[in-house]
Amino acid sequence: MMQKIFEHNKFEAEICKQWEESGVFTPQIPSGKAPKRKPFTIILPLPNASDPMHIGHALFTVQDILVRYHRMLGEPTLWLPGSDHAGIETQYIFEKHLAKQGKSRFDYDRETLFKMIWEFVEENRKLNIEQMKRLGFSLDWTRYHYSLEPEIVSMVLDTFKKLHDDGLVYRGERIVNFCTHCGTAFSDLEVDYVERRDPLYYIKYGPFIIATTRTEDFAGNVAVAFHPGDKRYEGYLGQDIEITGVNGIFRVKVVSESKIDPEFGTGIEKVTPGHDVLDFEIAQRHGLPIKKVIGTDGRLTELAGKFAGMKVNEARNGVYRAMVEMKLIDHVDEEYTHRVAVCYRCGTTIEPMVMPQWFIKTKPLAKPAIEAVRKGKTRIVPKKRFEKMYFDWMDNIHDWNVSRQIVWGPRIPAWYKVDGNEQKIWVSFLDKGGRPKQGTIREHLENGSTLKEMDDGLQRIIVPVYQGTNSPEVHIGDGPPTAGNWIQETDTFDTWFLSGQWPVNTLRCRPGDLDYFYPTSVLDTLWDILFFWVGRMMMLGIYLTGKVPFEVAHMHARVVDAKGQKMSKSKGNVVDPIEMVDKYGADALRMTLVFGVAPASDIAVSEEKVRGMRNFANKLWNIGRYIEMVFEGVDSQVIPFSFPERPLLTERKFIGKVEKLTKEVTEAIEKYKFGIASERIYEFAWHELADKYIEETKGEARQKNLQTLQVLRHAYFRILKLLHPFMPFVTEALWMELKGLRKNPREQLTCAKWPLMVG
RNA sequence: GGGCGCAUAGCUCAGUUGGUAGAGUGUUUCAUUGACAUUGAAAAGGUCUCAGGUUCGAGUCCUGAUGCGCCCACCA
Repeated sequence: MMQKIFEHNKFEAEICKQWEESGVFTPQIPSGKAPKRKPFTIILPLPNASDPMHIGHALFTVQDILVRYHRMLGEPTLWLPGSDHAGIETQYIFEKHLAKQGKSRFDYDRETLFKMIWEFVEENRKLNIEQMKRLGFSLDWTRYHYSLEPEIVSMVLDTFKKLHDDGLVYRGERIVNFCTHCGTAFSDLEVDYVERRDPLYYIKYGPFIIATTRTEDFAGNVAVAFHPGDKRYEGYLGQDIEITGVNGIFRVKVVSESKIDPEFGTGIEKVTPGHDVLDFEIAQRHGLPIKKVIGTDGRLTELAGKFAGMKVNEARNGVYRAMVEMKLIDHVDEEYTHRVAVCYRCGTTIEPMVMPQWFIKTKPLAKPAIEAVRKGKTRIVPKKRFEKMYFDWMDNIHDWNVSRQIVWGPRIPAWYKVDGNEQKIWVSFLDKGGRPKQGTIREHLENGSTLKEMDDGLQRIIVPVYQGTNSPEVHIGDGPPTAGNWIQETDTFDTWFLSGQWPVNTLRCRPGDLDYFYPTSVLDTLWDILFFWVGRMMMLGIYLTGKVPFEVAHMHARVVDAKGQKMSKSKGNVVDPIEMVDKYGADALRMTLVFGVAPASDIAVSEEKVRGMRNFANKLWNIGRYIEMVFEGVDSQVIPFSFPERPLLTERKFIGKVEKLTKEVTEAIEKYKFGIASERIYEFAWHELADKYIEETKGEARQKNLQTLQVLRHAYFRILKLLHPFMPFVTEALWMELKGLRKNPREQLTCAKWPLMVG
C-alpha cells in the first residue's frame, strides 16, 4: 500500500544508489564491427572545487534533462563530471582563511602553501560530488576528473609544449593588469570597472598644462602626447622639453598620437609607459623608455626619490602637496568622475604594470574557432543573441596572458639557465630558518645560500625579458636539461588554460573515448563565461584535435530571486539548493529551475515556486495511488500494458491527446525549450488526466471497466516517461511501485524507451 | 562611445510560423470520512509601456519614443 504523500526522503537515496549500482550512467562503447550509433555526450562545466554548492550548480538540471532524454532514446550517453581547482578563486579564499589565523602566503614556501591549499579544498570537493548525486544528476562518476590530477596536468603541460614548438608561445615584458593585493596579473576579462570620483589635477608642466588624476607616477613620465594636427602643440613636435617637477628637473619628448582626445583636459597628456596601457603602446611605437615607478607590492620604487616606499595613495597626496608648495598646480577639478579598473576578486585598484609574462598568440587559434561557428560546426543557442557576442570578442581578441603569480595551479614548465645569469634572476625564498630572503641569485650565493636551499624554500622568481640575446636561456619541456643549473618558472597557468582543454583531456584519460565521444554533443553553461571558457575551449579544442569540442553551445540564464534580483550573500536572498532538496525534494527543485522558463532569460526562484512543484510531485504520486486502488483485484494478465485496440470514444479522444502531448514535449526538448515541455506535462497530468479524465471515468473505474483502466494506465505511464528527465525520482519511484519492480532494477524507468522516435 | 535584451494579471514569468490573452503564486467564495487539504469547484484581476506603420487581422512583424537591465571598449 502506497503512502498518502510522496515522501521524497524515503526514496531519493535508495533510487540514487540503485541507478549507480546498475551502471546505467556508464555508457558502453560498441566493440568490434558492430554499427556504431552516434553517442550523446556532455562534459559538465566543472564546478570550482572550493565553491560550496549553490543554486547555479542546480541548473545542471538542464544537462541532466538532455542526457536522460537521449539515454531513453537509446543512444549511448555520456555525461562526464569533474572539479576545477580554480586557481585565483581558491587561493583567494584560502588566503582569507590564513588571515584569520594571522598568517599570509608570504609565511610559506610555495610547495608547503600548495599542499595546504590542496588539503583545504579536499573536503569541499568531495562534498560537492555527494551533493550533485543528491540532485539526481545522471553523471558517469567512473569518469570523474579533477583538474589537478597528475594525468590531466601532464596533458596540459604537453599542450603548452606543443604551442611553444608551433611558435605560439612567447615571453614578453608587457603591460599587464596587476592586483597588488592578490599579487598576480590578470587577463583583461578578470578586470572590473567602477565609477569613481577623483580630483583631476591640472599641472604646470614646462610650457604645458596637463590634466591627470595621478600625481604619484611623475617619475615614470617620459613624454607628452597630443592629437596629430592640434595647432596648440604642433610647434613642439619632436622636441625635448625641460620640465621642473617635485624631484627636480627632467626632460620629456613631445610626440603626437591619434588616440589622444584633443577635447579632454588641455589636449595634451603625460606619457607614463610603465603604468598605463595606452602609454605603453605609445612608448612601443615611439621607442620611448619604460620606467617602473610602482612595485608589485603597491609601493613606489627608488625612482620616486623621496617618495619611494610610499603606497600609491599616500604618494598621490604627498606629491600633490609638494606640487602645491612649488606652485605647480594650476587648478583642480574636484567633480571629475571616471571609471577605474579594479580586481574582480578583491576590488583593489588595478595597477597596470610592465612585467615579464607568458603569452599565447591567439590570432592563429581564433581564426579556425571563428570559422567553425560561421560554418555551423558549432551552433550557439540561442543563436541570435550570442553568436554576435562570440564573433565580436573573437575578432578583437588579444594575446592571452597565461601567467599567474600564484602557487595554486600547475607551474609553467619552463626552466631558466642559472649559470651565467645569477645577477639577472631575482629570487624570494625562505631560508633554513624560515627567514624570508629576497634578491638576485648572485646576492643570495654571496650571502652563503646554496641553490638547493633557494629551491627548497622557493617562493617566487622574476626573470626580466632582455632585449636581444641577453635573456637567460629558457628550456621548455618535461624537466630541466641534465647539464648545468636551471631554475623553474614560478608562475602557474591561468585556470582557463586548463579548463580550455578540458573536453579533450578528460576524454583522453580512457583509451577509445576521444575517438568515440569527441566532438561532444552539447555544452551547456551560463552565458557570462562565453568568453572565459567557451571561446578558449573552441580555440584549444580545435588546435589539439582539428575538431570543434562541441556541436552545440547552449547558453542558460542566471538564477535570480523571486523579485528578479541577483542572488548574493550580502543581500541575504540566497536559496540553498541542498536545503530545498531536503525540504521539498530534488524533483521539486529541478522542476522549479525549468518550469515556464524561456531560453536564456533570468530564472526566478522562490521557495513558493519550489513548494508548488513539490505539490505537483505529490499530485503525481496520488494519481498513482488512485491507479493502484482501482486496479486492486484486477489480474494484470488480463490487462496487458499494450495500447488498447478499440477504445471507446472518450478514451479514443483522450489517447489522441496523449499522443499530441508526446509529440509536443519531444519537439520542445529537441529545441531546448524545456520551459514549454515541462509546462505541457504539468498541465496535462494535473488538469487533463487528474481533473478531467479521472473524474469523468470514476464510475467506470469502480466497475473495473477494462478499457477505461487500460487507457488510464497507458496515459499515466506515458506521463511518467515524458516527465522522467525532469523529475527522475518521483517518476522512477512510481514506475517501480506500480510495476512491482522494486527488486528488478534492470527495468527501471531510467532505461525505458522514449515513446516517440525522432529521426 | 559601440552592441544586445527586456517591458503581458498584485508578484514572478510563459505565449513556438501574426488569427479576439495563459501558467505558477497570491486574493475571494464554496466543498470535505472520497487517490491527493501538498485537494477540488468557481470567481475577481490585463486598453499586452507609449506613438506611428505593414496587414482582412498585431502581444507577435517594421520604425520611433520612454523606462529598466546587461555586455564590450575605455578617457589621461
